[in-house]
Amino acid sequence: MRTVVPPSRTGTRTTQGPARAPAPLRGRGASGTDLARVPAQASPLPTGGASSIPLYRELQRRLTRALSEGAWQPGEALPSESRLAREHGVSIGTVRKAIDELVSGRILVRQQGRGTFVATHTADRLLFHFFHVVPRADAAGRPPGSTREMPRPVLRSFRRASAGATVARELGIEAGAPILRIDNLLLLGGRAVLVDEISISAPLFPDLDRQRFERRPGTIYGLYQADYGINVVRSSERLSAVACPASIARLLGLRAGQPVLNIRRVAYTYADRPVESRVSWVDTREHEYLSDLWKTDPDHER
Amino acid sequence: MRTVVPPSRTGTRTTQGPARAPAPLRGRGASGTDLARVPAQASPLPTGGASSIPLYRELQRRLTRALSEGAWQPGEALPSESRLAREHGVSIGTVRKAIDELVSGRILVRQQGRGTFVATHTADRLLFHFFHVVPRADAAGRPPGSTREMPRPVLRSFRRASAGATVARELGIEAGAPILRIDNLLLLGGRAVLVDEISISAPLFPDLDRQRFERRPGTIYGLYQADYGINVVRSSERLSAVACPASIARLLGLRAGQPVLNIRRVAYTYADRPVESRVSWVDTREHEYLSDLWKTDPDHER
DNA sequence: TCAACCAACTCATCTATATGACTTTGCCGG
DNA sequence: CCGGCAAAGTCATATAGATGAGTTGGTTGA
Repeated sequence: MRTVVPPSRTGTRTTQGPARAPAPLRGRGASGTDLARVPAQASPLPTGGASSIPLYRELQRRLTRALSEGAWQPGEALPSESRLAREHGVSIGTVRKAIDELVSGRILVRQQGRGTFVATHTADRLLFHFFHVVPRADAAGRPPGSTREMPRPVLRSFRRASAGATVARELGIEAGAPILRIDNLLLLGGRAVLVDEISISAPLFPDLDRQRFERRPGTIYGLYQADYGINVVRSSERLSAVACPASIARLLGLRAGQPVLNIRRVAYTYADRPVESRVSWVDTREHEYLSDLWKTDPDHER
Repeated sequence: MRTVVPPSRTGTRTTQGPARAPAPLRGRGASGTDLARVPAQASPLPTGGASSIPLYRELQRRLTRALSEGAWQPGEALPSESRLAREHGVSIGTVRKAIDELVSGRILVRQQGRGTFVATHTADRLLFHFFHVVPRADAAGRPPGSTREMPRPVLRSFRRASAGATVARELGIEAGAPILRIDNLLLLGGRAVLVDEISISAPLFPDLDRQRFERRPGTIYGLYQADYGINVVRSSERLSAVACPASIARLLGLRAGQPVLNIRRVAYTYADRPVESRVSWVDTREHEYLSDLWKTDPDHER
């Protein structure tokens, strides 16, 4: 299966859009005779001492900002590299370098012959970059490279609440601010293995209710992305082993006090803005948490 | 503090070493015109379906192989980019691209104006890339960006043993094969927080004994690297919550049966060859395991 | 209708070159 | 002896172009 996504018929964005013509980073680069113009602005002198951040990084910043403003929909193609180069007054090599890091950060996806797309939250991406619970390696008769299983969610509760101190700190909001609180039970192999307690800032997700949440076609992050333009690009997780509370134990088929893996995850969008705080409880009798830091990275493309 | 390392006076490797002159990847590059040619060797026809792997990847393979053969010592500088380009018959851009991934994989370290060095296992690198236990975020009065603390190891046992089934599988050796088994207690803030049970294949570490192990100047991976030329470049960890065995509980000041975080780590060198299998037991009452996947990555350089 | 082909477009690889920033070294003059 | 300075070496940034590979859509011809 491929993570990639059809360009969704971008259509004729090609020559239109004269309104949002980016100012060039350098004062007119190529042989483009009389295109654009866009004279004023830009062009900090190259030898400039203080402010000399690299062009590719400035372009990266612009692209990230445009992404965070929803300039391109998830799955949609960005302008071609040559077009970006022309529009921003830099060479293609600089554009590629700017995009490189966004691609390695899974924010964009390149496809030879097709274009560069805004990454979408597909099942693949969830499984490999945000969901780290896998069957135990020492379980009986398991081929090492066995495919991961997509968890099946069972919604247990969806309600409005106010942020406690910890969640407020993690979400960067005031304590007591309105949040949505979603409790999920996750099934793997038909068995309840994981309890998720999700907290998100309510104002960020207007009109999100239980129905809409349950009817989402894909993953939760897919919902954030598709319906609210909020693209989760990174997460940070803190794990500890704790005695299982009774309420959780009941759901997981454990006895209260038995060890469970407790995970506090904060999910971030662009510019490290927090989006979601999630507490997970994992029954690690038959599953475990896999932290496989950069398998040199190139493999994930295949 | 800087991860980086002095070039250790590489001296006059510059013009010598005629023996190990690499074969060019392309038959002499130079100024277009009559390049083509590419007499013997190489030159799978460009349109050739099967064998066309990119030059930069082939060069990367060569560099990785040279590294694994100890062509350059840890902390030592590789030949300059222009020299590598000349020697392998490719352009500098291709050399840079080949090195880029090795740098992002923390295998090499670039320093502007100085050179490209083989990464060494310093305290920094341990702390940020291999040791993931940190004080709890919700602990009292802790600034979010507080510096991590280097664990202080206390050796509890060093002995020869034979590999059990699990360790054998993880190390890619026969069950029953000779291993070294090292038990460490790790102190953070003066308190015992972590127990490490290390298993390594004995033949890989000839003459390693308790004295030599205890006298190592730096980290354990630094010892592997400096004394045995084995460079740990990646690790994979599997976590679960378990009831603490009595023997471990005694060391950590827990009661038997209380929850502890159990970590199985396999550390790998080049080409994904396993080097070490380690089981850790973590007291997560005041610490936790931090999994902070790619903070977009560029930051670690600063 | 359909298959084959082709043109146009995309990203991928590679070369060649220029300039700047940074470090090290050694010279030179005080 | 020491401080300043210039030279040479290194990686970092940026440009311009050529060629290749993969995709898409339309034309062409049976």
